[in-house]
Amino acid sequence: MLTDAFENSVSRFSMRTTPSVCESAFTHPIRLMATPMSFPRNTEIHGEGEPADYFYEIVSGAVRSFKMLMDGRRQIGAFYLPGDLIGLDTGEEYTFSAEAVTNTKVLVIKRSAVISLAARDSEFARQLWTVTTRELRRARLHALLLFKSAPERVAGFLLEMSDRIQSNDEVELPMSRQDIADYLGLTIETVSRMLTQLEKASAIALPTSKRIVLRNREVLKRLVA
Amino acid sequence: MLTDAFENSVSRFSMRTTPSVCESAFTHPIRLMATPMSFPRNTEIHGEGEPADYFYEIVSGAVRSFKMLMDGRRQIGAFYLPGDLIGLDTGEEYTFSAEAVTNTKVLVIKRSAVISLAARDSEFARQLWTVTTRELRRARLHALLLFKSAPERVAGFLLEMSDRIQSNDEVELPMSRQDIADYLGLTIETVSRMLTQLEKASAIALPTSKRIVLRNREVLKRLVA
DNA sequence: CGACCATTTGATATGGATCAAGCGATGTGG
DNA sequence: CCACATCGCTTGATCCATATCAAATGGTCG
Repeated sequence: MLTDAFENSVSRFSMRTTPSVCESAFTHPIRLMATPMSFPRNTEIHGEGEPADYFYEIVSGAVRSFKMLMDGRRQIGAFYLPGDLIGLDTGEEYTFSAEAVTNTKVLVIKRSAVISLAARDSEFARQLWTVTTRELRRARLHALLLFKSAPERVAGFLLEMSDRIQSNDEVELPMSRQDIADYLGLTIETVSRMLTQLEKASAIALPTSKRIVLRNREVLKRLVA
Repeated sequence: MLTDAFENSVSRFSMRTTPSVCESAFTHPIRLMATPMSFPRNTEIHGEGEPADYFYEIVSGAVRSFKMLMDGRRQIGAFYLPGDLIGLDTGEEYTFSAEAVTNTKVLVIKRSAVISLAARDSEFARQLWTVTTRELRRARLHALLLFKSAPERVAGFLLEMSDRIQSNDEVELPMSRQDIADYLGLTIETVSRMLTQLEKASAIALPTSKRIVLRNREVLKRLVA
């Protein structure tokens, strides 16, 4: 059940994003087979190693998928935003855990239903393949970021998020510094330092810690090389 | 044209790998639409930014896909071995360049032919999606490696290669130390040091610089956590 | 045998981690 | 409405893993 606060925060967030970003992954009637569901901030959507019976399409909010290592390190493999589909990188079992970063609404869709629809409907199959290759390109981009220096990683992250959240040069990040750090393979201290460094170089402004204004995309792009 | 030396090296390599690894990505008659082609060591298969008109299925040899940064750094995004399909992470244009690591034979397949076959043949479409999700899982695994320390990356790399080349605990690496370094985001010196360190810990043996014997997989697995 | 290139080994430098405060929002109880 | 506790973020000081620079070794091909 949703609290009022949740509803408010979700609708506020949704209104900030442009319609195009919120579009479904599919135009096909897969939504008829989908169950809407809500996950409060920081709750688990699925665990690593569980049978991968469902896809989740993000309607609003944000999700992190991650692995915990024995020594306590956490590696975030991806963030999912409205329109994205969770569970594509999956065989029999989920290879990552997934948690809501903010209060999040999803459509839960049976994997088996998707697969059997794809078998019957070639246009749907094509769409499924297209979103999978897009996910693959994103994963490759993420890997490339991890080759780079700390300032480059942070600049690349900001550009990625501003592309995906799409709101003219002002981005409201849904995730904490710790989330960013675990996605970029850095510490929160380093992420913070790089942000202030970018601010001093007037590449960005930080009206609040989660709201980021991209003042000079060229500087950021030059950094990511 | 193939030199004798090339033929020899290819067949030697092929005999070392088990049949299962050399199987085609597809069981379907896509091969009928494919053109066999050979690329000598270190030649370009396709360049970044070129129109992505073809898939390439590796028959024998090995391929690296990579990006060059302005400052001369090279980032290897993936290695492709027999049975793998190149070009899945691609929209209109190739997002990476691809070069033969060793003399390599491929099947060249028109993208348009694959896409139209997938539209007509749902079993083929399913196979195409399956190889794409496998590629996605590999890309995620690669990203995870890049979070880790140098010894962990090298250990993880050796385990990945021994999985993919499959030959009981003795692996003939097709790629140079520089290739490994550019895949792991390390320098050749560090890769070399980590290998000698693993050798001293009797986790591996190095009969020659490219041939690696996995003496103790447990030590390696413990490292990658 | 000798030249060349890849790899290993050694010495030093540095970017980011770690350790340690300080600061600023947000919320809570008095 | 304000003191104050809490939590997330920023800033500062030091340390360490890996890069960088430099040289030695080894393997391959003429």
